[in-house]
Amino acid sequence: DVRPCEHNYQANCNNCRLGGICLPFALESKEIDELDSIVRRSKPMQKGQHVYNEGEEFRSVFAVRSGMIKAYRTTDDGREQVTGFYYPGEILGMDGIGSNAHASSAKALETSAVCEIPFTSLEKLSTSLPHLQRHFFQLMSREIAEDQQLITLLSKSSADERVAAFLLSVSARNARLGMSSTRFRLSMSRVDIGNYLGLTVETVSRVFGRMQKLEVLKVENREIEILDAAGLRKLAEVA
Amino acid sequence: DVRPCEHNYQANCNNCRLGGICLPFALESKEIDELDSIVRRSKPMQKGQHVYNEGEEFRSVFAVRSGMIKAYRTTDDGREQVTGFYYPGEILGMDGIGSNAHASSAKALETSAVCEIPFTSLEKLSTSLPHLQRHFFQLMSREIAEDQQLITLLSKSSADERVAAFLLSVSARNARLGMSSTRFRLSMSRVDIGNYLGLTVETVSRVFGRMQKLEVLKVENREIEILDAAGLRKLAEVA
DNA sequence: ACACCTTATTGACACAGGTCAACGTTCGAA
DNA sequence: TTCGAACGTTGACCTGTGTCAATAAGGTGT
Repeated sequence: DVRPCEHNYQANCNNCRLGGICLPFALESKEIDELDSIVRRSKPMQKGQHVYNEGEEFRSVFAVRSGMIKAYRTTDDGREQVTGFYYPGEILGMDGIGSNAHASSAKALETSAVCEIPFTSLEKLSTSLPHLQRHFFQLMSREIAEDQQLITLLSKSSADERVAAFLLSVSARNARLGMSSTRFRLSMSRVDIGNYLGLTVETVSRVFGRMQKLEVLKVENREIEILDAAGLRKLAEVA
Repeated sequence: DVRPCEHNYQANCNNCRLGGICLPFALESKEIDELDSIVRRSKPMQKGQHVYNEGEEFRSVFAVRSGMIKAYRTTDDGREQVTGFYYPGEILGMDGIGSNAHASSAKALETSAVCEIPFTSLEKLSTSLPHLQRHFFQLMSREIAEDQQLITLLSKSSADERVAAFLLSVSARNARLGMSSTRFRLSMSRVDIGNYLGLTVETVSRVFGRMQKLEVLKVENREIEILDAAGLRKLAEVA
């Protein structure tokens, strides 16, 4: 079982530090309690541990409480495609609803904690809480819109544009969590970044090098400092 | 107003030829009537006409009744990215729910007819019809899963693989509509195909040429005949 | 502190697909 | 039926990334 244990970070949705980010909608306190009653808080997951595996029966969606989760699918010929990185407050697993089986795998890139939200309970609760229903429609819609943005990136952009756009996305998400938007640590490897962006490790590495030479970035291992946000934004849009 | 007119193809959801494809779920006849009461059937749309435009306020999702709709977004620098082709029975516009504005534009590639489904009505109805709610969650989930498949295709596959996968997808959808899976007419241009697959027109044209030489395909303009489905499947998976 | 293994960087080279250009074909309007 | 514009094909060439290979730098467990 995965109910809260003695070292209890957040006992419930009401006092969760992520409240506004994870479920930023107009739920009344009492409604949040109802939601809370179906959410299962897992114990911390170790780096490398799986939240779910491709093909497994779909039962729940998951909210990241802390850490970072990578979602990926394996192609027929064994290659891996990273489909997303999930930050605290973000929801994953929604691609499994349609086929009752997870369409991707998800694993922790660092020590992480997730909340499990059993989907049948969520569905049931949604019929009585229109706000909740609306919120989930919106969450799924946003996932679609984001995927389409990635499609555009993969289809139309150069290596530099892709990496720049990726860094800006990371920066924005860091800011949303109340952390620095200009200095942060990437918890994913260069391989993962390249895989996500449809590039090889070598190319990612070279792009980082170039951007450092342009004094747009300072890269030290996985520590990134954005020196020139405007320049980075320009790189993301032009060539 | 867009209520059914005298040349009335399908007066309601119950007798719609697409029934099982458009809304293939366990709705009781009475439930379908309720759904039917919120659906607005538009008159036929001419080739080139827009269903909705990027940035417009989101009010409805749309089901394709006949014809073919292309969805696309325009990047900041004016380029176009085709994000999908919608066949009869498929639902489009779900990417607008999250931001209350359409995230893409949609236009008819040929004379088409669509059903407009006002979203607030749909939401409301969903709270009282759990089947309907579930069905829409599933539809959106499938859209996510399909987008992720496209992401993989764009990120990992060669030109030949992309075109082969595209043709197989078209073939499958044709079959689902009770039409031939081996002989069909593409209603999208080479430009659109290339754009969708992240390739140039020239490359698409060359790939068609190659596949014809391999006697996997017979291409005559937009008429396609798949001569060797197994071969095509092999091309979609390997290099 | 060591050894080992994974991750990252850098260089040389190759090639798939983009670009540019010319030409052919189809289709719709008048 | 003819005309023009949009669409499609083909060829020659170029370039951004991938590939392969060698090396360096971290991280982890003992």
